[in-house]
Amino acid sequence: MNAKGKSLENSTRQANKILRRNRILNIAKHLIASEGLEAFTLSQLADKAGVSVPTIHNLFGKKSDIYQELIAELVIALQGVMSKPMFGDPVESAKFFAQSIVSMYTDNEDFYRAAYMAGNQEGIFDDRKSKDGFVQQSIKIAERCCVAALKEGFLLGNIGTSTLTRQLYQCHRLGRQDWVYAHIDLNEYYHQVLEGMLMVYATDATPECHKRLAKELKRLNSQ
Amino acid sequence: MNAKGKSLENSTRQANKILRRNRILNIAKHLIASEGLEAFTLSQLADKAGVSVPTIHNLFGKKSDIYQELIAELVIALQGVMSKPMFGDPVESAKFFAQSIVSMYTDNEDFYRAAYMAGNQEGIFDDRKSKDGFVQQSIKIAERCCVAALKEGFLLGNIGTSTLTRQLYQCHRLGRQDWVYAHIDLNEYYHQVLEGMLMVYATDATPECHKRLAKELKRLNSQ
DNA sequence: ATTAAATTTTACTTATCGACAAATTTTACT
DNA sequence: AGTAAAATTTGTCGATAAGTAAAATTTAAT
Repeated sequence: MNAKGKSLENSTRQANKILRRNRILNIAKHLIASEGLEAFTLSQLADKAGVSVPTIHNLFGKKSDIYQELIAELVIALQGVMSKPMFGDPVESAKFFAQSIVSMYTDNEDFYRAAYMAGNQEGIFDDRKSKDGFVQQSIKIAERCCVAALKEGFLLGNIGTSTLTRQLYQCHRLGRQDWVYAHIDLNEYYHQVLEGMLMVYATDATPECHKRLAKELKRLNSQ
Repeated sequence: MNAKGKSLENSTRQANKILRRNRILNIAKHLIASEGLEAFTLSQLADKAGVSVPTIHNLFGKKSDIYQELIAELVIALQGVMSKPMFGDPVESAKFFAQSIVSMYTDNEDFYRAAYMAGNQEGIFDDRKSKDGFVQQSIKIAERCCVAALKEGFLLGNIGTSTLTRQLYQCHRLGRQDWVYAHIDLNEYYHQVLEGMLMVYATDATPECHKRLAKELKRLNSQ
């Protein structure tokens, strides 16, 4: 065994290690998503993965390290959806935004639900603890939507931008909580978030825009 | 010892038992409110109350029995606030409703927070599990507010009553969750709920009413 | 003060968690 | 096939939870 051999060996092993890690991590996502964070234990994970508990420790470290890993993945995924285009038209904006999020979640529902649970547990969404200013970033986007809508003449400006912004964020957050903690499915989530956003815009919409928002709301509830 | 003696004895003892129970229950409320449900253990409660764990079992039964007791108390308290008068005017209605709730919570914040945590844990607020139809009852009240506002000419009727009703309930629910889980205090809770309610009404308000709602919102945010 | 019942406590059981070190097995390269 | 490193498991530890039975204490009446 020489130095070269050692490095080659390591690369193969590390590649396999990543595969094993991913396999177990997927099982963890499913377990958390279906049973909840409180019921999630390392022994349960080891059992379902067909390995022993120390193997989990070897691959991931502490239990909270698993949570941190889920959160890191979530952050990356969210940065993707944050950089989507934007519409000034409230109806278009609300529909596009709600649809973007839902289609993202649909891709891997287990993962997103598990990651949000982990994020809540670790306090990532607390304004105080959030280093990346996650909440702030979301609100910034909502604010840009409002400003654009105002600029393009869809809103009147009678309701303060900060109020509109805050309410846009709130309705989105409530829907997410309900979905993550299994009160509603993604269809209901879409309905709830879209209705909330349309309502917020409707508080300050021009008569013409308000008519379209009301029509969209009616259509949404008649399905 | 005769039958009469026994009954007299029992009445005194039972009265004391109730006093002890209440003392310990108050400690439990404070513990749950300040540390959260997950951190709440019977041994911690026994320690703070200066008794042993079996005493807790003797007085209350299982851990979940304590939760059930908190929930039962909450139900009674909520029935009180449910039977308050009602205003057709959205501004009055929102302010009165928000104020009523906040002043109720202020009376015994520890208890209400603990009881809501217990209620969430035991699934009382899930529409499916809720036998008393708690959620349904709350929504009914919101609905009556909307109908009254519509009848008295404050609303236009362009947005469906069911939508208005649902959104009124949602903004209230979100604020409550944030308060219970210690993200915000009761002042912020009041602000959040009131702003949410005013916004919902604003989606369908007549021009005159909308102007007053906007004014109220502005005032709320300039404090 | 005595006494009998109610209450509390001591001591224990059962179960589960996360975590770790040492020994064993597996793996991948030569 | 042999070998050395990497990975896994066995075995174990320490902590803490809920809950129970029986002994000891307290209580409130006589």
